[in-house]
Amino acid sequence: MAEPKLSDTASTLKDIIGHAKEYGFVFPSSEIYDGLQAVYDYGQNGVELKNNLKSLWWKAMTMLNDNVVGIDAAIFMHPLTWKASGHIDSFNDPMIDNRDSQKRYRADQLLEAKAEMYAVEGDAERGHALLQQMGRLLDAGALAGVRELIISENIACPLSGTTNWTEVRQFNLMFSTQVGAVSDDASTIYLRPETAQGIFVNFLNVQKSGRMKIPFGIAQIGKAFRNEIVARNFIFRMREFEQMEMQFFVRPGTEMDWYERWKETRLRFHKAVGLPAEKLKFHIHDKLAHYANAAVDIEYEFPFGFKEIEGIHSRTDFDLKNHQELSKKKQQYFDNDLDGTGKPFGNYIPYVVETSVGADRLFLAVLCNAYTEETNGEGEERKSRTYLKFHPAVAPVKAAILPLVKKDGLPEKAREIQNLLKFDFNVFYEERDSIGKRYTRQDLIGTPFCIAVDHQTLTDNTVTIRDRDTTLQERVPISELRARIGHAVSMERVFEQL
RNA sequence: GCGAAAGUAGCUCAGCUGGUAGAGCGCGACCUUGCCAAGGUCGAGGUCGCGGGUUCGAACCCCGUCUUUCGCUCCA
Repeated sequence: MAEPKLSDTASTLKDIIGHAKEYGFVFPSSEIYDGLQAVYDYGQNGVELKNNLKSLWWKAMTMLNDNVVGIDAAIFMHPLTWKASGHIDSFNDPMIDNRDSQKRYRADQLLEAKAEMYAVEGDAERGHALLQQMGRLLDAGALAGVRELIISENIACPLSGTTNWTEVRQFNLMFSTQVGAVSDDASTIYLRPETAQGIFVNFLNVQKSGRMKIPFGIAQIGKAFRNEIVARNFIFRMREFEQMEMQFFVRPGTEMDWYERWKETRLRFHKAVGLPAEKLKFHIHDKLAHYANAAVDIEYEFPFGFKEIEGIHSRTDFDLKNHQELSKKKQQYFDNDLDGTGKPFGNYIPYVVETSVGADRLFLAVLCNAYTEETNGEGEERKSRTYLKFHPAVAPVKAAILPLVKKDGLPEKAREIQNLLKFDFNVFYEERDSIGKRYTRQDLIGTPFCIAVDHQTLTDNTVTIRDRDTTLQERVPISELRARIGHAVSMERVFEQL
């Protein structure tokens, strides 16, 4: 085998992007206006695939676990939410790049280091003045002035030793907008940078109204927004994206057991929707986020390498505790279960184990995995074939109903079959062009079954059903079609390994 | 954000170091056909990413800009 070649992997992703656009899975946003960086739209087939994935996740959480329920919180949240979560403090920094070392620094930290240096050299007065000047510039939002200050102070990059700096830019992770007609500071609100906080602020609402007993989980699917500096790899990192996440509330001290359990359960989910075991792996975080005491990613091997599709975090009581402090509302749970001494565990702020899937990343993983190019035959007979090898349960279209010819009553018979199946499955009817061409078109969008209606159908009510992956056909009675397709796409079959 | 490359029909691409656009496939209608991208006829579709500049004349040269891809960087 030849070397795995950057150009090959690059072209694979390019092929997939091209295929996704040509066959109605993913379009660049606002394409007629040249697109919008790191924003994409889902097309007619993409939305079906994504909905199927979301539906499977939702059911795997809420239907298969009687202690997990769902919510759908608003995208807008009270500004203090982001104070409590740490987003406002951690992600509002002026950044500057050194062009020679290509290293990025926080502009304020460079100046603070310089001020510190003056202090150490005994000129504390000068350092103090520098910090004051910086503070005035930052408060005024005068980023160009900050840059001038860095240059006039002759601050060099520790790596390259040069002062070849870029502009200072404010690094704002969160998108902000105004509530109400008057725009002032008080009316600024943010588009949520993660969906988790919508669950945390509703923790007690759900617990009380649903009479939930710990341990229990709250699941949510929804959009989140991050103002990414750099977007890469198609829909892998977008400014507007969708998360599927579940926060599982547990008694403190039991969190690691649940963490291990969800870790394994979540890995099985990804296998169940068709991702192969050898392309999935755990990546354990050495460096933990401010809110976590354990964290692992489930990574999928994309054409551009192993990358995260889901994170499982033990978030401790970080979020609920901060919300309690800031809101002055107790976020406690009274645990009536008895401990070893026969007394109830009593009041506590629960610990949280989070499972958080990037819906768009799962979509991309499933699409990359399904994309198959095959070459069959030799010499003159040599033919290439491209198809999407989706698990039938996630395929956008479950079956295509194709009359062999558009005469002799075959279209009418085929329409009857369509009417028989359309209430249970997303089916597609087509009579244009040759049957071979229609088969190929279905292969390209990953339809698992093609039902051909031929002259024999009119005499004995049987059809041929063609398998996408093998292209083999089998003759079956029309009366068996629903059970056949139903079995292939059923959630039970997907989750029999969960 | 830095660096590099690319952008011409729905797709893949040609286009002579400047003379106002082409192919294949695809798409639509009709005819012929009928089991794995079939043949024929006719047809639709492009201010060559966008904006300036140079020139008698720009898809082509120059500047800027947008978007995409790749390598770094970033990713609580």
